[in-house]
Amino acid sequence: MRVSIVDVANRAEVSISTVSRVLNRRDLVNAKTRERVEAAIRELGFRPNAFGRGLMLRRSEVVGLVLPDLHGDFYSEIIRGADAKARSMGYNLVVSSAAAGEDSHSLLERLQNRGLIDGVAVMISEVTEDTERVLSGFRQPVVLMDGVSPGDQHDSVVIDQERGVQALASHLLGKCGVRRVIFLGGCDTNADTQARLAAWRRSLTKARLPLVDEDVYHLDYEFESACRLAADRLDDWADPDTCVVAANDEMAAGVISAAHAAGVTVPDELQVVGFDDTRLAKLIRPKLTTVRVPMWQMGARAIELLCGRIQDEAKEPRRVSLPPALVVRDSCRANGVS
Amino acid sequence: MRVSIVDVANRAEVSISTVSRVLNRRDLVNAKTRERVEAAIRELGFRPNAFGRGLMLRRSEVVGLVLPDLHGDFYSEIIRGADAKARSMGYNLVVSSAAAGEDSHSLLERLQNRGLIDGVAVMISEVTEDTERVLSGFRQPVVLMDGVSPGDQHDSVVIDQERGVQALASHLLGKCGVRRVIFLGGCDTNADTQARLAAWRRSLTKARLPLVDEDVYHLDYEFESACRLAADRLDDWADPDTCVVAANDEMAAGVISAAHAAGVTVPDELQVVGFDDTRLAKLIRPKLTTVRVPMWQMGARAIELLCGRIQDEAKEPRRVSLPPALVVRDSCRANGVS
DNA sequence: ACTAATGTTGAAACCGTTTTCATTAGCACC
DNA sequence: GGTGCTAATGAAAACGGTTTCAACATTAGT
Repeated sequence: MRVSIVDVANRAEVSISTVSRVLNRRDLVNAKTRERVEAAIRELGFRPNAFGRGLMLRRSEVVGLVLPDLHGDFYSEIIRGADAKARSMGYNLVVSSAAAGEDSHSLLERLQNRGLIDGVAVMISEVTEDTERVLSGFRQPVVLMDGVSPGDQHDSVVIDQERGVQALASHLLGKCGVRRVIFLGGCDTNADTQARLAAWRRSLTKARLPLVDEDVYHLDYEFESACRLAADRLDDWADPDTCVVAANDEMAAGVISAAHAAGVTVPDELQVVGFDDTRLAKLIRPKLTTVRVPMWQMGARAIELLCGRIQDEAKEPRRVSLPPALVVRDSCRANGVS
Repeated sequence: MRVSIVDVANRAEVSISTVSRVLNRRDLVNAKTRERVEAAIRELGFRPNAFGRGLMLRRSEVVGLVLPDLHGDFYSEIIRGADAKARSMGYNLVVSSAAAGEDSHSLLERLQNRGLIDGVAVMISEVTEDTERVLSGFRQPVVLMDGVSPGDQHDSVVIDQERGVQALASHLLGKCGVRRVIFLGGCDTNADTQARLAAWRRSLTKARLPLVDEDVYHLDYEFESACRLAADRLDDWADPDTCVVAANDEMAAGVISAAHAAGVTVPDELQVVGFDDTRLAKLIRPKLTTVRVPMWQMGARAIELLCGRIQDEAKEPRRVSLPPALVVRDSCRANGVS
């Protein structure tokens, strides 16, 4: 048998208004009355119903997080950050992935969920022409994470790719004596890949080592495909002054695995670096030199922005930029020519 | 300006009852009227409000998933399965972790969330005395996943640990010539660890190779601690007929890493197996022999049970048992004495 | 003692749906 | 032409809260 605010009111011999006030504006009710009401609430185990509440308040205290996928370290770390922050701000977090064969439009619509959700943080990694249309279809606050940033209409938290690549490039070119870079990206519609590739082109051109098209590969972020490609190209690549730059750690791990199988030692005969600093980077041998992307932070900041906007609709779009950090490990040479 | 069912009714020149019927029981309304209403809905961009709806229907079509943690492959795979199934059954999934320093009681209470959630699938890996109390505090359907199973009051989906361990044991003892097993578990309050250890004791006793207490270690499921322990004990362990049996893949990877650093080759001088078959198992060298736990399935089945129960309260508790599968790779010897 | 301000409470409106129940119209049947 | 059905619709009552507004009691100020 469900217990409603009426039951509490009866038991405490007050009106429902008073019960409601005890719940929301304690200071407005006399101390002795309040005690009676609180006792009744306790004894009956009353919990205010979210629907009745939401109907009046027009908010649910639930926020959504939409990711391209839920697979792997990368995303779980974002979820952790988002979850922690949401909780600390008194919200619940609904997570959903845009993958799973459903087109993102219907997913977002479904999530928007007739007002059940107060706002959404979205990460879209593939650039498509209707991204903007989908986003503008939202009636509630939206925060964009990383990837795409169509216009400046939304709050967003992005990774400062340029800075990460620069740190990596100056390390490789300066300390590791790298003279040739092989770039392994994801699909060429992927926003991260685009940003990183562009940043590499700039960095290398500045160092008078332009990245030639033959050394740019578009794969799929997977271990296996990087492994296969590397096995095939290793004869060409293997050189102490060459570095394979992968757009994520998994592909870097794939290259290292292929090199290992072919008897090419890393980093002495070929250098490799990754991107993201996932858990994997520390687990393979040699440990991976990579760039730490603050995923936890990204999730947390996105939710922070989102909840802020929910509470204060007026503010103009804010943009948070998160700096990645170079993590030097063992997959490229320590000091110049070894 | 929000558009409600009243606006639609006005525009279509019908009553709100009719609009509602078009939404829920199309067949009850005349074709011509229906068309008018549908046109109005389309033109106004009307979406039924979830609070009004939930208030009447007493359900939200949202289900919760509570995990001990969100970190790592293991959990993301469960989330994926749960999400996919929830979606296909017309539900939305709220994910939350019981970690993050909050005691699980208040989390579950909060998630139960005044009825905002129709039910919860819970995975509790640590056995504590108040587990049962917490679970019985629920007023809505609960499905238990893996780990703890207090009484038979709830639906549950478990991993058939016994079967997984048996498969592994018969492979190791039969094909790999293993004569001594070192067991690396998680914390000894962990339900999985308890189940696996007990299963190993039975399997080994049956083979007249009882597991001695000195060869049982309780760690924390982490790469690092397994790595440190192995580095310390490797002198004792290193033997072609010894196999380190870790309760998850990460610890197995830690042992392999330590062995590699100490110049002990796996599997020739020491055999190692993991458990779970996470992504990591394929990425390290040698590739890990392990037991595939159907995590995606577990998430999916749990949600399936949950939604089933939500729709049909009456049924008596069901228990689904998922069989793990042996995955033979390169971290133990292929055929008897090599 | 009269007035104004303040503190405390309850009645009732409202939020946006679904659903029950009554009403009306159209139709077949005798 | 009345009677009994069915189909189509609308009015109104929930559902469980919050909030406005008015009422009343109390206190302070003069």
